[in-house]
Amino acid sequence: MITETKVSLSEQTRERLLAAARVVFSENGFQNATVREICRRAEVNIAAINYHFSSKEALFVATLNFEPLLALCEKTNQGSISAQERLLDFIHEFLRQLLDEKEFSVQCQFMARELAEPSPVLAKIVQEAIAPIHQFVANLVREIVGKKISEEELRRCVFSIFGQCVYYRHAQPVIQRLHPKLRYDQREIEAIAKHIGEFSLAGLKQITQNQCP
Amino acid sequence: MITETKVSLSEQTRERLLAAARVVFSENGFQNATVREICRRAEVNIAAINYHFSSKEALFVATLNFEPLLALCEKTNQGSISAQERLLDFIHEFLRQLLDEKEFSVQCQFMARELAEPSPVLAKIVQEAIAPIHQFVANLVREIVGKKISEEELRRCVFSIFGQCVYYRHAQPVIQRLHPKLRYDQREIEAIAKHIGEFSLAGLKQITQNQCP
DNA sequence: TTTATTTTCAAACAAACGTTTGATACAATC
DNA sequence: GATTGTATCAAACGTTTGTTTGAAAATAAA
Repeated sequence: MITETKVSLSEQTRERLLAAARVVFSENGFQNATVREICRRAEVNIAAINYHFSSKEALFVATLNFEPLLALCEKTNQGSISAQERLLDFIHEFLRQLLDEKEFSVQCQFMARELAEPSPVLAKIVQEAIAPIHQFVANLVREIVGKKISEEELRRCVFSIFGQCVYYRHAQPVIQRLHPKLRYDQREIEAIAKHIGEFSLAGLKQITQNQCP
Repeated sequence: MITETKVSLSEQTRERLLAAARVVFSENGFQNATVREICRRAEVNIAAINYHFSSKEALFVATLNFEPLLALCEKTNQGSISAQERLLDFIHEFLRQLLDEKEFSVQCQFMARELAEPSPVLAKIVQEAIAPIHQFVANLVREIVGKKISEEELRRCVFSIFGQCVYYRHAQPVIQRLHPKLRYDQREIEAIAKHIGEFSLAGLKQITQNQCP
């Protein structure tokens, strides 16, 4: 019988593997992360991954958790504030999940990596996480600009917003070399969110006016 | 004596290697590109890379050519049109180099890959190509917004512009799954350039006004 | 305690990678 | 034609990768 009050040793190694995998995957991406480094940081034997998860890919899938990201959409959707303010809130929270290193949501950083380097489970990630939040932002933008712009133009607006946000994570190796002193502390994240929010709202307004002169 | 009128066989394999390397590197990035595939597409022996270039990394360096990108900056700088129009021109040309598959400038696509996955020569790429065009756009933006915004805010404006552009290349694996029918033909590239240009000019205007109410 | 099951471990495995080797073919010079 | 330097080739090298193995240790069941 499995003891439920005390955590078994087997469960401990499972959890340690998951914790280490989250760190290593988010730091190096799926392909560059090695099972040896994950096991070393989890202080378990190399064979543990295949014993508990059957493969590196299955371990990767097990670390995926889109709940905080999807919860962010639902949370932002509630409340009776304007669509503009909801978009600003979303950008702020999205950037926090994407950039804050102390935050316990490394999931967003997975996504940013998977954008460029497609792993075997990219289809699952797109379907379960990226598509919903893209759709969510598309709905917000539609609410802001009205029905005057085409679907193609709407898509470009959504890309503009995500492009600005993701750049900070995605281009970090370059940004670090261009601006070595730049750190993503809470103050900086708020400043970035404020910038992207104002920048984008002005952009959306301009696009709306252009399409209907 | 080396024949200069006719291209020697040795030169032929060198050129074929370079051509194949450009394709394979831009499609797969430095790390994922294999010397075996490069040689297969160049129809040369596997040892040819190390014989003619001494290593895979040196071959990669040999394929780098930032001239079209830097020429773009100088070309855009000339002329007596306004800074706004010059920024629009730059965005359009940058996107053409970044997205047009028929274009002979795969260099920009290198850069987009290197942003996320740092290769051994990232420092060189940043120093010789990315830093100059970042500085170029920063100067343009400074010309547009005047001296009313801080250096930090200026940097964020530049990131917003590049972030929007690079997203189309960088997030392509995801975009392809989100919008399977989307193709980067000349019409689409022009539409994207028009969108990002108007979106960004409106954003810059808003940022300027906010900083000096 | 004895037996059965589960978990750990060092070692090895097969595959893929960039690179090197030594023989062979080619071209140029004498 | 003989000799020398260059270029090509199949094969193998040494690493690193994820994965598997079979015995040993630990835990649970009898």
